[in-house]
Amino acid sequence: MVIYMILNAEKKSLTRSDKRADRTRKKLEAAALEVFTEYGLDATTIEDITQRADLGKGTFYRHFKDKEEIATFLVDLSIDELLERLRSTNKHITTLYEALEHLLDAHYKFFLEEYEKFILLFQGRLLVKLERRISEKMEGPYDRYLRELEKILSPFVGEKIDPMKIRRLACAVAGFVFGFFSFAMIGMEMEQVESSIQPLRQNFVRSLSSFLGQLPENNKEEKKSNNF
Amino acid sequence: MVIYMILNAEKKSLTRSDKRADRTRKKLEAAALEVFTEYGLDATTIEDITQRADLGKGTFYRHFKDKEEIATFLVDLSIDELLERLRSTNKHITTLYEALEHLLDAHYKFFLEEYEKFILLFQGRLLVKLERRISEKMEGPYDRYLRELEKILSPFVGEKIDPMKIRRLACAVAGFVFGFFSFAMIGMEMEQVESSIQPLRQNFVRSLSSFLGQLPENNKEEKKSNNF
DNA sequence: CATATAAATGACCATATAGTCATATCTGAC
DNA sequence: GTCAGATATGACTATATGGTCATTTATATG
Repeated sequence: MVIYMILNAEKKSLTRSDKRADRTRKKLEAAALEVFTEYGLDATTIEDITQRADLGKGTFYRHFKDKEEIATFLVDLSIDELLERLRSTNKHITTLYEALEHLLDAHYKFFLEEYEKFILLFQGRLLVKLERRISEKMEGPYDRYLRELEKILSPFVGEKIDPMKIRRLACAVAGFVFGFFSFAMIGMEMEQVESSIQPLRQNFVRSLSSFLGQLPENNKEEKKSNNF
Repeated sequence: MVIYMILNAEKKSLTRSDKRADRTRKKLEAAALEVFTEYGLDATTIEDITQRADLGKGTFYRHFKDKEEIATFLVDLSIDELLERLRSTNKHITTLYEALEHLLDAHYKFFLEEYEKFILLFQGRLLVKLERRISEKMEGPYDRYLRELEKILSPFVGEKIDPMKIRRLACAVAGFVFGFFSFAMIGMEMEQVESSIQPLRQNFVRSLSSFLGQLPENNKEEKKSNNF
């Protein structure tokens, strides 16, 4: 215990109060993510959050201005995490085919490992275009997301870059990925979704390659396997 | 006026009261569709609806039990309309390529001509898998939708039909189509979306063909045009 | 240990919304 | 024209939720 405190002593010299506040805030974030996923962003009340976090209602307002603030924060956080997955890879990517494969994998793992964040992003995405009384602040994260996709794809599209074209492609990829998972959630059980991804993988990438007008350079591992 | 009444006389002998009630109900439906699209399903209140319809609040409850009932009704109606578009075509469809082309066109026109219904479906869709306090009744329509897609696609997938595979494909197609439009709405202006569809069309269909493991039988109109 | 500061609390108030119902308006039959 | 039945209305009640704040509990300091 003492050791722990010493080790953390130089860690920005957080007082015990600060750490308590941090813990509380984290509890609120975790609880909010849970209930947002369960009830939906709109249907969730502040008390849903504080009850789930096992905290008093007033506590919420010490940490967030209102529901929108915490929702925006979580959407932003989730996008950050997804972008981090999109950016980082150990493999060196040289072809469009590899790039798409990586994109698919990253999204898929995000969907599996951060299911709640996926659902949250899905919800937030919708809200963006509704002329709501609240929330224009949510547009930013999705723009960042689309721009990251553009950045990853553009090196492989060659030719002079028409921003409009790249944007279309990014929308297509994002739509494809998010759309598939979201409909799969309706039409299948979770295990079925999981067992579908592997066989879908090649077709998925091939179809996106085709979408980009480039067929994968005859990779041996599949001829006409068509094993979706 | 008299003529009108005579013409309509045999039309189920609707009394003027009946017609008044029908008109009122239609007004409510139209108003609800509008405000659902603007504010979102959850954020919309009953008074939003009646005000938009220029009717008293109590009137709403003479026609619908609650918000969920009218929402469910509208979702169902919208799915019906989309399915009708998917089913009906003057062209005789013999290849997968044609089938996909038709599917894309039908969805695209629905998106353009019934924008509000598209948004509504998109919202309702989202609600489905949330463990919500309300609404499991909304799941049905989307299941019908997926099943219709399966029905349209299955003749072209050949082989012994594994229902699971067909279901995957339906999810992929639905996800692709809905997903693209939804992200396009974020990333582009409406006119840009419109002007994107035409050039995207071929790539769209080709990519879906590829997704299904079948390439389009070398149609002449495009070699390597790649004009997305 | 005593005192001061920060964090957490939940009772409390104000407001918004769902849903009701007595009343008013419109319609149909005679 | 009049009466009965159907439809529409909006003031009203009950409830739920957002947001506040005086009080309590935990932490820091000397």
